[in-house]
Amino acid sequence: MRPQKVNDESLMAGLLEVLRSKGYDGASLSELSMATGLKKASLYHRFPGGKKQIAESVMLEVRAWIKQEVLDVLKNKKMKPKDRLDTALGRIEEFYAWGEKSCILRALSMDCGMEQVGDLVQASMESWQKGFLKLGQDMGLSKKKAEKRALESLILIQGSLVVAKGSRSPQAFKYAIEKIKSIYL
Amino acid sequence: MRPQKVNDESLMAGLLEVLRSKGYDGASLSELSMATGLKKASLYHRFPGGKKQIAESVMLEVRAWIKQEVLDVLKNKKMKPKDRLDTALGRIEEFYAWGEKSCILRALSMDCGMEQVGDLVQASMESWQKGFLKLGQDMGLSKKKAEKRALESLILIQGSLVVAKGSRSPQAFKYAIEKIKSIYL
DNA sequence: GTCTATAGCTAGATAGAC
DNA sequence: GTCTATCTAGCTATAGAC
Repeated sequence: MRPQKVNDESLMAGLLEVLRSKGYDGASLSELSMATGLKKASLYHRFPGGKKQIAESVMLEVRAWIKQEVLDVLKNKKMKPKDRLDTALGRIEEFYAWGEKSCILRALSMDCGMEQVGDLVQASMESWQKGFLKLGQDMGLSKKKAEKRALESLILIQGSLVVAKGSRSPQAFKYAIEKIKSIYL
Repeated sequence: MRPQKVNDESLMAGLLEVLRSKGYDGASLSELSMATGLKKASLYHRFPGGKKQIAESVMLEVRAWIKQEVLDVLKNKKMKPKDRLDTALGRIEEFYAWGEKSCILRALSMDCGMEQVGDLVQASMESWQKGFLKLGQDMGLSKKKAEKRALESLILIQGSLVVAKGSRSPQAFKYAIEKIKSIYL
C-alpha cells in the first residue's frame, strides 16, 4: 500500500473546481488530472467508474455539504432564527467566493445524459429549500409563505451566480445575499 | 447555386436548441448536424469558422432578440408601462417554453474559452437590464431603485430556469414571472 | 449548397511496470 | 497507489465529387 500522493479532501476540491467551472462535458480528464495533481490512470484507480463516477462523487459531497451547512444549520433549534440565517449565508458566501465562483448545481444541471448526477442535483436543491422552509416556519410564517421564500432564496442564489458570471461582476451575488436577508427580516 | 436545403431561420433554431440544452462543450457537430438536418460539411459551408462561429452567430441572434423583444418593447413610449411589461414577459415566457427550456445565456456563460461569446452574453444581459431600467424609470422610480429591480428581474429569470431544470419542474419559472409582475405593480 | 470520405487530433479508458 | 504507454471512439475540421 503506497501512500496517497493526494488526500481525498484535496482531490475532491480539485475535481469540484473544474466541474463547477467547465461543467461535465467541458471537464476533460486531462484537466481534472492537472487540477488534482494525479495522472489520468491514477484518477481511474481512485474512481474505477471513470468520469461519471467522479461527477457523482463530487455531487454526493455537495449534497452532504448543503445538508450540513444549509439544512442542518437553518433548522438548528439551539440557535435563534436570525443567527441561523446569518451562519448559513456566511457559509454560502464563502463557498461561492462572494460571487466569483460558479455553482456546481448549475453546471451539472445541463443536459449531459447522467441520470444519477441529475438526481443528486435535484436532491440538493430540495435540501436547500427544506432548510429555508424550516427557517421561515420557525419565524412564524405559514407553510405556504415559507415555501415561497425558500424557493425565492434558491432562485436568487442561482440566478445571481449566473448573472455574476455572465456580466463578469460579483455585484449580483452580493445583491442576492442582501435580498435574502431582507425577505427574512 | 443550389437552393438551400435548410433556411437560415430553421438552421439557427436548431443550433440554438442544442446549444441552450448542452452548452458549448456538450454540443457536438454531430448533434448540431442532426438537429438541423445538415451534414457536418454543410455546416462548415454555412459557418466557415466552425463551431466557434456557430456559437457566435447564435449569440448574435439572441442579443438581437433581446434587444427587439425586451429592450425595445420595454422602452416603447407608445405603450403604457404595464402593457410593455406584459408584452415583454409574454415573449419571454414563450422563448423559455414556460420554464421547460434552459437559457442560452446560462449555457454559454460557462467557461469554455470563447471570449467573443462571453462578450455577447454580457451585452445581452446589459440590454435586458437596460430595458427593465427604462421601464422602472418610466413608472416613476428613481434610477437607483429602477436599477435594482432590473437586476432582480434578470436574476429571477436566470435563477428560476436553473432551478426549474435542476428540480425538474417549471414551477420556479412561473413563480419568477409572477414575482416580476408584482415588483412592478 | 450539400454530400461522402477521411484526415488529424484529443477524448475517455485500460494494461502493466514499478 | 502512481505512473508511462497505448487503445479505441469520438471529436473538429477539410478535400473533393456532384
